[in-house]
Amino acid sequence: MATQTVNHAQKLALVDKTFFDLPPAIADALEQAALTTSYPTGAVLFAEAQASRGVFIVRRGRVKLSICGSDGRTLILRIVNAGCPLGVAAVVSGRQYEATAETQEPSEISFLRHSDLLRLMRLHGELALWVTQHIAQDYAATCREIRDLILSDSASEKLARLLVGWLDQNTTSKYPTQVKLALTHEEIGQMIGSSRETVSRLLAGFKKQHLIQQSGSTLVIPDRLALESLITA
Amino acid sequence: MATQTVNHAQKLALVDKTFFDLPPAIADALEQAALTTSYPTGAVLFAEAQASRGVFIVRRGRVKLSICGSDGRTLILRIVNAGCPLGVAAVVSGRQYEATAETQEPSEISFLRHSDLLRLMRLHGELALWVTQHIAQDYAATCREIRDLILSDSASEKLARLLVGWLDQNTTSKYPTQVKLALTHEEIGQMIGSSRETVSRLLAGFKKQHLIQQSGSTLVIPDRLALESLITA
DNA sequence: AGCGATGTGTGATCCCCATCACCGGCCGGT
DNA sequence: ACCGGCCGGTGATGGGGATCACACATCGCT
Repeated sequence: MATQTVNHAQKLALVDKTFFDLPPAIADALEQAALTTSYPTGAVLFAEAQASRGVFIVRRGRVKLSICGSDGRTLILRIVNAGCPLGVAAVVSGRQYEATAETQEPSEISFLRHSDLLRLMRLHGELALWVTQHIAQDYAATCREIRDLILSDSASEKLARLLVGWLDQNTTSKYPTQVKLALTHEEIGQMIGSSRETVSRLLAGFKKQHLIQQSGSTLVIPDRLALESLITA
Repeated sequence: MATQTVNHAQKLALVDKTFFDLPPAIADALEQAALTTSYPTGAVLFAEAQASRGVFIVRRGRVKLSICGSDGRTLILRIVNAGCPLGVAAVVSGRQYEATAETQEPSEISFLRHSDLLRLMRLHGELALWVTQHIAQDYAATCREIRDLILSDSASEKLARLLVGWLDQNTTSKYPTQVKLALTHEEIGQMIGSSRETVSRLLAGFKKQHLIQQSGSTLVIPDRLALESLITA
């Protein structure tokens, strides 16, 4: 799956962006121990229930985190961007990975072996704290995920929630009412726990009510409040 | 809510049971900083979305961990027994509690303030590791919870899964095919994400199929395999 | 005993959404 | 251009479970 190793100059350029909240000395130590490689779309970094080999850190690209039931149905937990470490909880507790990580687009990913992470954590208390806080963050995100899936058996509510969630990630953009739709209806369905067909139907309904407009792969949400009124309905 | 402080002798008797996997020196330090109190049934230790004040450690009794949606529906994440720390993730990441903790029976609970935990973690690397692993454990448990809720929209499958899960906790007991039913149907419904009525109906159905028998508050599960065959159906 | 609160059993109804089926569009390959 | 895969729309159908509406049991309380 790994196709190409990036050179050292590229590595250094990425340092501050990824480990910006860590002291430089520790960031350097991580760089030394990590192996950064490029992956094509659809590469599986690790799979649910595999024994943990180490942590993966997204340097560039987007990675899909999902869990799947025995019947083959899939739930996408979230899609992470650059800067996010994956598999940390599994490594520090010596368990198996709890989810499957798969690249959504060509990505550069650093890998840090089990033993190297633990060694560095023992060496640098700051790193141990950083790891702990990241796990706590993942825990919180997972709890919120549960809330969103449970508190509404209505699919339209969950879809509306997902859309406004996307808007919230967009505060940096020049067009705060637009979202790039990088997911298929099938994948959207896997994010809100419903079928592809209902996603199609719901989006069609939203368009009919002028809650959203679609041109190509960009969604325009003219009236955010109207969408939000569907939530907690 | 706190009604009574236990005396020092009781404290010492509890030490090894709760912190058995920690070095004695650290366990002692935790004892020094912690405040142990008794709570009646139904006391709320902390509520979802509250700012975190510190961690709670169950010394005796059982505590219900739940999250609730804006419409008032409730999902019980799990019921924890003695020895389990609660609210750790919220404290180390300085966030709000992600769930609500409520005593299910009269319980003794130790409380350790935010600042004291962080201070002790900085002092003892072992403690920091202990905390991290507990959070990772909670994360894994939450992921499994999601799996169980998602992979089956069928309520009977989820109920069957819950029952065999209870059997698994019972390996210590003299009667490995029996479970003490300490929850109401309503609460069971909140554990598997369905209504009280369907739980009643499902249990009635199970009885009719001789998958379970009930005498008073004890459930007998004569044929565990038959129940398991409902899962992944 | 009497009474409220709480937990449980069960019927009737209804609606949301999964599922099946099919079609049309778009794109990439040879 | 032809085809084969993926993606997206949309109708028809059916079922599982939520919800409403009762009746009954149990228990603690004064």
